[in-house]
Amino acid sequence: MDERFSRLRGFIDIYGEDLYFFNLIENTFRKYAEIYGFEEIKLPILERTELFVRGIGEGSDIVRKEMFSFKDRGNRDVTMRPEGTASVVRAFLENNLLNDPKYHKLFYIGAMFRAERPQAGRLRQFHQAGVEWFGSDSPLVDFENISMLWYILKELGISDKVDFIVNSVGCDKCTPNYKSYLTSFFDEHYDKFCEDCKERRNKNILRIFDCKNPSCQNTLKNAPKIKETLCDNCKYHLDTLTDMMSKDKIPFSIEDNLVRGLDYYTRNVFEVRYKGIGAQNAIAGGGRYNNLVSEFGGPSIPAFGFAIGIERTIITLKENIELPKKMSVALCSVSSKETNFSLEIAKILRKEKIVTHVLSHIGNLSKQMKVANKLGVKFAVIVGEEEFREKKVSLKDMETGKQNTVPIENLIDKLNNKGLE
RNA sequence: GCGAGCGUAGCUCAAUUGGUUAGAGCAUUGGACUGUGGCUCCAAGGGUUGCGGGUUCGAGUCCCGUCGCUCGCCCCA
Repeated sequence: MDERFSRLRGFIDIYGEDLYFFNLIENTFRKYAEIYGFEEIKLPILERTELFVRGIGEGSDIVRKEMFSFKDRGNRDVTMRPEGTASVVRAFLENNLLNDPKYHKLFYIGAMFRAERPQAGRLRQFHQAGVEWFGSDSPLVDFENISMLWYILKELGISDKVDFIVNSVGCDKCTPNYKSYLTSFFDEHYDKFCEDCKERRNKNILRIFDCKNPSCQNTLKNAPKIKETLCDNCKYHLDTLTDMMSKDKIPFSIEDNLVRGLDYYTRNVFEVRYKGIGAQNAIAGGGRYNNLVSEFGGPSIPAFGFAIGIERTIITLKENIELPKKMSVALCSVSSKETNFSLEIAKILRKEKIVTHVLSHIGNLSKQMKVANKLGVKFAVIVGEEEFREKKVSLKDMETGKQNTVPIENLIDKLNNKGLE
């Protein structure tokens, strides 16, 4: 192919096994979101740039260097959404959903865009499935969200392959205190920190916990813990959530260092990690954001949300789950005289929702069998002069190689019983 | 934005310190086999060695540039 037409870096085609798992994740997520009482919402991919600048935070890395932003034909500043929450909040306010309790719990599934350098588990266009729950500050809400995610991962078969990590980043009341404690601690040990951390000190001091530098990590061992400075209310939120998770036997660990990169989070935050992906190991994450709705000019309404990274979850599934083999049949005919007969049979099979490949257009029988083998079908149904005359088919199990002739009226039964003597 | 590694057939990889016409397996196509796939055997097609320049009698191999991919940092899902 002419390379001028090749796909853009970080943008991929999804098909085959990947798409199977993609759909599995999407369907499982949708099923549970609905069971838990969430309503689906489809949101625009393109929004005003200002929405994300305000929502995610001017100082965040996403806004500073990762957005696909440009001017549209009307000279408006627009951005391809890098995440879902800001848009959901916007839609919540713009459609006055506050007035209708039915739409206080929303979920979305769709593509997100970030202009980063691609690497394992990181793409420029990726997909997230997420929920947002408006109107309550109760830790029960935090728990409901996390437990829903737990059951989704359980149904997908990977709940025992991942780690749940929980923390609290505090609220308006206690975070400023903590930040000032941390800043004075930092200044006491200023020389022991790396250049990056010195920059973090001024930008967002909490991020120093994300530093991979061993010397910084070592210094931070003695740093004040956020847990020790949480206000009573925040402490109550974290304790209640973790109690509920323990009671429901959802395994988790508390990590003082867990800080989220989006500025809007308050109180409880969490992340789900899978070790097999490489450096980009967070397959889901989220938390409480009690100030974002008012930030957009709405009333002061607390909220909680999380999102699953679909591509990263696909990686996890591929490493742990076998692809199921579905029932399928190849229809082979000996000569063109039996073409109509095999089309009749195809009709019968498809009526029973059996995946049917008609191969009559492909060469001789030997060639058809070869193709049937490549397609990986469970059975070959072979029709020739004799079968046509007697209204029968030859049914061959492609795995065992066993073959019987069966009357047409018994074909479906035979296939469903999957038994050939 | 920064750092490292890698670009040879559709795929996975060979090719002696630079040395004839760049090879093999898998895959594809045809045949052995005109009513039976997988296994075997035979044959065929498939390459501007990512691209451009340089060094050299001679470059897949060395040098420079460029593009692409991968991994990591940053950050996040």
